[in-house]
Amino acid sequence: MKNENIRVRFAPSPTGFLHIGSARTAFFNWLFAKKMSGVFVLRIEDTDIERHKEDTIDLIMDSLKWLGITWDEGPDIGGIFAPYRQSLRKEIYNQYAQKLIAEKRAYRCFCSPDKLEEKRKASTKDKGSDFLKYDRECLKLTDEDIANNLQYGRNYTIRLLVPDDREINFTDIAYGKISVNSKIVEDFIIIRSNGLPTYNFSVAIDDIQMKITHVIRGEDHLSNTPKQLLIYDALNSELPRFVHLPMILGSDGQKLSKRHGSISIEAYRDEGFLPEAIQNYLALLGWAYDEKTTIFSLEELVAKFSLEDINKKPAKFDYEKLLWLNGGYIRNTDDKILSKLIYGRLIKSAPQKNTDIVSGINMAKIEKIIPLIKERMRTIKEACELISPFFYKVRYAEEIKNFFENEKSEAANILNNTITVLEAFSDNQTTSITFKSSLIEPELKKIADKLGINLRKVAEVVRIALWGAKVSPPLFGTMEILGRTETLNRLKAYSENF
RNA sequence: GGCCCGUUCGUCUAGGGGUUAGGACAGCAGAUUUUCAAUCUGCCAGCAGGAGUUCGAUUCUCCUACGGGCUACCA
Repeated sequence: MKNENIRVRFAPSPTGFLHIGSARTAFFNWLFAKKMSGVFVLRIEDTDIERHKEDTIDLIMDSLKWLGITWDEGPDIGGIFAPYRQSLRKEIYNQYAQKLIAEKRAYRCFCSPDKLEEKRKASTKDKGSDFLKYDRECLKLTDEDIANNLQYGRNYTIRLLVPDDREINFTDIAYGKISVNSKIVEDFIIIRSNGLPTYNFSVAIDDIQMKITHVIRGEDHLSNTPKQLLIYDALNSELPRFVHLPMILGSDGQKLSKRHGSISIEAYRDEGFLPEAIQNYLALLGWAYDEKTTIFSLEELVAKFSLEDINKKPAKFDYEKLLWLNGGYIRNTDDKILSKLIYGRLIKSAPQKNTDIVSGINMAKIEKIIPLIKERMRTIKEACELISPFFYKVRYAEEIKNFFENEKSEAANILNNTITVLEAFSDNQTTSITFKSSLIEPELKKIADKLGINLRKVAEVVRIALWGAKVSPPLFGTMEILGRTETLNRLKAYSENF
């Protein structure tokens, strides 16, 4: 049962992918809606026709869905306050604007952008580099002037008439009491000359009209809030509660951008992060439940989340911690699900024609591999890299070829012993000496004992030969899955180095 | 420039007039181990600076510094 008394919204502008910071904002809104059994609205703020990119709307919605964020009202599913795209709500904004003009709370401005630019320049010269605001030239226009201008079809914008000297006060749930004097805000434009509203106007109108009760958004909007408050006031509307979320910054404290690595939710999905891990990590950016809990299930998050616990300090994005969290979530994920994810990625990245394939990429095999690597993967991508030699021929890098340069005879001896022992195994699963890890291990241990060395040393030589790398999944299990034939092929191929 | 906001280990944070300032990630060391991980144990590390209030400030107030945001016919 939805509680209509709690309505929140996430209002992205469709200019690109879903940014990690926007995702956090969306998620906090969603968490709050879930906790309160409220309504979560998705609204597209596409009033800037220049920057707007149509296909990013689907991109954003896909990312949200992948993250587990669903909405009760939105552009795709409609709702009682449809439409949910601002570009389709032009009439609504204009009605409000006309009302404000009629009540002398707003006025038409016929100044062209060029003219405004001149004014700004002139003003800068006069008063140094001080703050400059619109000089209200068009406020002085008589009704006759306006009628004339209108008749000539001159372009105009609509500006809000801002009170000269008034304290604007509001309480932000995270930031506390905030107070700004209206004298520092100019008569800002609410309707552009193309008839579309500007952000501060459309956001206020929509939040009023859609009966939004809690505005949860990034801290970059904190400074815009007084302007919106002025609109609420001009319209005599009830205020929502405001909650601003601290910014998410890059590791150097600068605004999160491409050079900090991945910043789109899409990218994290492609790298093989699980949505649960992203949710958990995002929740920890600007919010904390208590002094020790860091791992939360979604249910716990919904239950424990509270706007009052949101903090104000900007948070730096810590990729390492995300990796750690993701590893934890992977270990708790069902093998079948992991198999599918790995399978999907492997297939996607597989070269079209590849003569190096030693084994078809199939689910059954991947499912067998999972237990070997589950504890050592932090992302699906990492897993794929680690297990790639199961499917592709080993390519020995120079450093690996010459790995035993200084101990050639010992390495050759180990390898030859191993080959001899393994050849005694049967490929036939029904005989007693099947090629199983539990049976392979003691045999290699015997070799180690015989040569008076550590099993570790034996494993090192065999691993390099078998995997072409210093690191591999557990050796014996790897050999079992690879099979006797392929295992021996690789060992023999490598022994030719000596 | 003006206005708004912020500042606890490298990072995310808990705390809050008297605490050995707590946890987690990372780092380091050890245990375990066929590698790498995982796991466990231990270690390292912090209240931006200066005044004031107070018996006592990391906590309250002010100033400074630093950081961020807004100041568009962007959102």
